[in-house]
Amino acid sequence: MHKVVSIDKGNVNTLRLDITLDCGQCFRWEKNGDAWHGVIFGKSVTARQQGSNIHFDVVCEEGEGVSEIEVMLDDYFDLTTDYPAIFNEFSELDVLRKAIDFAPGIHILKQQPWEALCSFIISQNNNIPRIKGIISRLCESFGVRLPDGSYSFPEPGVLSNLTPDDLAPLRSGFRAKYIIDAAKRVACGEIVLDGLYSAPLEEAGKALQTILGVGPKVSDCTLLYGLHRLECFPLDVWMKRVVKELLPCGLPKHMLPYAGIAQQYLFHYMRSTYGK
DNA sequence: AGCCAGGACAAGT
DNA sequence: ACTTGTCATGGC
Repeated sequence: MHKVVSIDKGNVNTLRLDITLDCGQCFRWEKNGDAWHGVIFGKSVTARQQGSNIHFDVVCEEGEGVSEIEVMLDDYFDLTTDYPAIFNEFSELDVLRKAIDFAPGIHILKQQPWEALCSFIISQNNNIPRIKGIISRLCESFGVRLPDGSYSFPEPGVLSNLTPDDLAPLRSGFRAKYIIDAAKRVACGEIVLDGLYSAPLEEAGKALQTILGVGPKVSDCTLLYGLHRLECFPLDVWMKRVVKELLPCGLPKHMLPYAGIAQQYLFHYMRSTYGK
C-alpha cells in the first residue's frame, strides 16, 4: 500500500518553483492552479509555494520514513547550495546581475542522470512544448503507472529492447534510434551514469558522447542537470546568442566552477526578453 | 511555403 | 579543422 507524506519546508531561501520548474531545465512538471505536480525518483510529488515556504505532498510506500523523503527533496531542489554567495560573486558582471534580478530563484535541479540524458537527447533541434509532449508520451507508454495515475520515467532496461517502430507513437522523429541506443548502452552497463558524478569532467563527456545522438551540448546538459556538474556551460542556439551579444569575453575565471548556474540564468533571461 | 526549435552526424572542402 | 545538407515533427 501507499501513503501520502506531507512535508513543510519553512526556509527554502532562494528557491522559487515557478521559475525553476519552467525555465527549460526539466520537462515533466506541470502547474494546476497554485500546485506544481511532478514525478521524481519514481514518486508522485505535489508542491505549493507561498513565499519562502513550500508544502510538499509525496506519494510513498508504506514503509518509507519522512526523513528520507526530506533528504530526497533537499537533494532534488538543491536546497543546500549557497546560492546567495554565488549571486554575490556573479553580481560583478553587469549582464549576470541583470539576469538574476530579472528572475531570481532558479535552482539547478538534481534530476536523475538517465532522465536528464534521455530528455536532452529528445531536446535536440526541437522546441520546449514539443519536447514536453514527447517525454509525456514516453512516460505514459513505457513508464510505471503510479497509485495516483501519473507515470514514472521509464527505466533504460525497459527501452533497451524496443525498436524505433515501437517508439513511433511518441512522434520523436529521428531521435527514436538515439533513445534506444542510449538505453541499450546504459542498460548493459557499458556506460555507468552513477560513475560520472566523480569522473574527470572531460572523461565523463567523452563517455556520454559515444552514445549515438549525443554531442557536446546534450552531454553538457546531462552532466549539469543530471549529475550536478556545475562547471558545465551548455551552448545551444540561445546561449550562442547570449555569448555573441551579451558575453563576448566569456565568464571571469573565478566564476567557472559555477558556470552552469550562470548559464541557466542567462538562458532564461535571453529567452524571455529576446525581441521584446 | 518556408523557417525555426535547448543538435548531431556524415560528407565535403 | 571548419562548413553544409540532412535528419522527423509541429507551430507559426
